[in-house]
Amino acid sequence: MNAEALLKSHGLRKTAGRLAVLALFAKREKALSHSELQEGVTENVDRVTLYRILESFEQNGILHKVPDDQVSVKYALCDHDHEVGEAHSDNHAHFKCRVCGDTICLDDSEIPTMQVPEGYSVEGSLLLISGLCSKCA
Amino acid sequence: MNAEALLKSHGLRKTAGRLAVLALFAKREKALSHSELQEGVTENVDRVTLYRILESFEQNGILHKVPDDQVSVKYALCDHDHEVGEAHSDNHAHFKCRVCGDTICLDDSEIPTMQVPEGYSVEGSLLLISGLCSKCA
DNA sequence: TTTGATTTTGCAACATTGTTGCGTTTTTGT
DNA sequence: ACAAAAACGCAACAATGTTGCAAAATCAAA
Ligand SMILES: [Mn+2]
Ligand SMILES: [Mn+2]
Ligand SMILES: [Zn+2]
Ligand SMILES: [Zn+2]
Repeated sequence: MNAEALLKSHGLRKTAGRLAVLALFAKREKALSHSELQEGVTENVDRVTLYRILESFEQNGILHKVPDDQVSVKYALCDHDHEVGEAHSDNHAHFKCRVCGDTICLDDSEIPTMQVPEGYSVEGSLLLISGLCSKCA
Repeated sequence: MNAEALLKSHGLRKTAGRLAVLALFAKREKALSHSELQEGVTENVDRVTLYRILESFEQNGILHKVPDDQVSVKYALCDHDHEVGEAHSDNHAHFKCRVCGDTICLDDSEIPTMQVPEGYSVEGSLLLISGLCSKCA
């Protein structure tokens, strides 16, 4: 399905910005950040417009957001001692309530090992479960 | 282990800001964001200083970062059709290379179901694996 | 208890990311 | 060609995080 038809099938108008975004996704075959798109796109697209293009694509299921690490806006006390220095991975999952926003450690959990492509190596993982806590249920 | 001893055991000096941060973590028993700490802490701590307190605590294994959702800095093309509207969860894991930063979808993967506390309900989950890609290995 | 090296702080300045409002332009079907 | 709807560009703002530097506080040794 080419870019034009894709837009039409979702009732989205054909604009230079949208075509440029789709073209870039077609060329680079990986997840792209807003800034990567901003730089990589041939057209001069306004920064805000680009956000809105991505928003419209997401609402129409053309693309989806991908979590990025180094994002951590929250902190929790470690429940055991750690070596000073290197990132003590704390290999457990976390739960965040959609309503109250509280985030707790699932200390007893263990993030399962996942299969990665040939030649890739795993150093860490991050599992965030979202839903309702007992208070907000 | 009380707050003073904790600081001393890591060679961190005892300051009003650090004690206030530890006190708040002791009172609220959950993960806290920088802004939550900023507001909740009794002492008047400079915003930058608070960042540095958290940094020092993290380096010493006193606390650890917790991933937060609504973070999505990247976007990927959906590999199948989605309904317009509600968050098509795309229940697969993602891999991000530590060196080149490339993020790919592990489309074939499925995020395992995790056990959550009594009364909690799961709506979605987010699994980000980090490591080295074959190009950067 | 004074001193002095070291750590920590506060402040200013800046960068990045994301959002909202609004007037203008572009797209598309008629 | 026309008009309604959609999309855009721009300005302004907010939140989050970073860096440099001078002043202040801490701590241990004298
Ligand atoms: Mn945790
Ligand atoms: Mn994906
Ligand atoms: Zn809740
Ligand atoms: Zn790589």
